[in-house]
Amino acid sequence: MRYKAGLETRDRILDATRRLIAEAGLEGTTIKAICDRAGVLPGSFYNLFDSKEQAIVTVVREAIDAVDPDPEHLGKDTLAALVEAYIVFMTEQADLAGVYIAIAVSGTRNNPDLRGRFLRHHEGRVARFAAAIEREHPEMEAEETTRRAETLVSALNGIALHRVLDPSFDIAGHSRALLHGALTPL
Amino acid sequence: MRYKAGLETRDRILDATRRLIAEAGLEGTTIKAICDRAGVLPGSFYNLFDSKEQAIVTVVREAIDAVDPDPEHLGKDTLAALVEAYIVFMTEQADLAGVYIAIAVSGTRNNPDLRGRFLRHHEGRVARFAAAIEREHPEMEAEETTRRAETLVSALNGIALHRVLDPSFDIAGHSRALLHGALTPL
DNA sequence: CTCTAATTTGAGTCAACGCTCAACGAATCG
DNA sequence: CGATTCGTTGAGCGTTGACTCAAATTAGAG
Repeated sequence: MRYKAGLETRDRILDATRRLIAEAGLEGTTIKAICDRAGVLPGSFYNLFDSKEQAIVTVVREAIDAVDPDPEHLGKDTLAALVEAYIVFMTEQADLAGVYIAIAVSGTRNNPDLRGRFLRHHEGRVARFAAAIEREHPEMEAEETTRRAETLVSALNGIALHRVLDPSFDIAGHSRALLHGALTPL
Repeated sequence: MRYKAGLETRDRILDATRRLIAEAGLEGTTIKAICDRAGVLPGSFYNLFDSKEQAIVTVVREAIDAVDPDPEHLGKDTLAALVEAYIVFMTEQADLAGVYIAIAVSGTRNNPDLRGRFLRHHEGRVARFAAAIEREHPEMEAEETTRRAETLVSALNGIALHRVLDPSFDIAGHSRALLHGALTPL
């Protein structure tokens, strides 16, 4: 393989970026910090990426893609399965989950690109949750399913956010509690 | 009044800081930006504050204090009243609410002082919510009341967080939905 | 082994940050 | 009306951020 070294360096940089955003947030993610972790100097970074932004967006896209479970079930997943998938994402892909929360939170304020990306993703996610609710409660008004989906998705993000403050926070238990509450009749 | 001018300048600076954190987050809050808004030059800022940090902490303390409603009801507030108080805070003190979310989110990552402050506040808040639940459901185990309080408080923060992305988000409606779910029997 | 393309290097540029300070202007006192 | 205290000014310091590039190094192809 001709360009093996370069591709490996690229992977090391992306890996460093991922862990750094998860640990220190977007503001703590400087070129120097990324390069230190990746064992590389700034010059190498700029041989492989046009800008710091580009590396960050690459990692952010990974994170957003990883939140939504296999689209193979699209159109037939249950609400419980969607919540479980989020729990799995949060617990088993901790770095990507950290990236996800970091952008949900601070990345969208001053960065129109990230903001747009996240909002589009969020809308799709709410729609998927709403469709699952509708399947399980066909008697419910469409408007009401969307409302409940919005509440649930935002609340789940609140749970995930709290784990940044308290790493021992029981994401799974609290997420399931929200699921339970979300299906309560009026 | 001898020091009137100085105190007024101080207020203008704090006001600018408050609005700026709410709009641009902690990272967007630079000395220059604060001073521009306050109609003041950096020199004046540093006659009134030891550091940028000090102005920020002052505003953060305001925000944290404003979240919890009058301690006069402490020991007898209902869960519904606590949730309504949060709704009022979010809708009627938008700037302080913005500050609150900004620190809950990014301020606690790299700033041990803010982190400690926020965690202590959060614990007290959960305890107050748990006490309210216990009063309304005396049959419930203490552990369970705390769990439900944790779920509810974190979920409410998730709702508030989402308003940063979507200013038209119906905080009141979604918060009340969470309250409803939080009291559902197992 | 040689040559060349791929890769790494790190000193250096420029802008923006937090912060300082000596000098100037405006009140308030006896 | 001086004298003194309070307040503002803005150029400028040191540091750190993102980013550049000519030169050195490495490694695969012939």
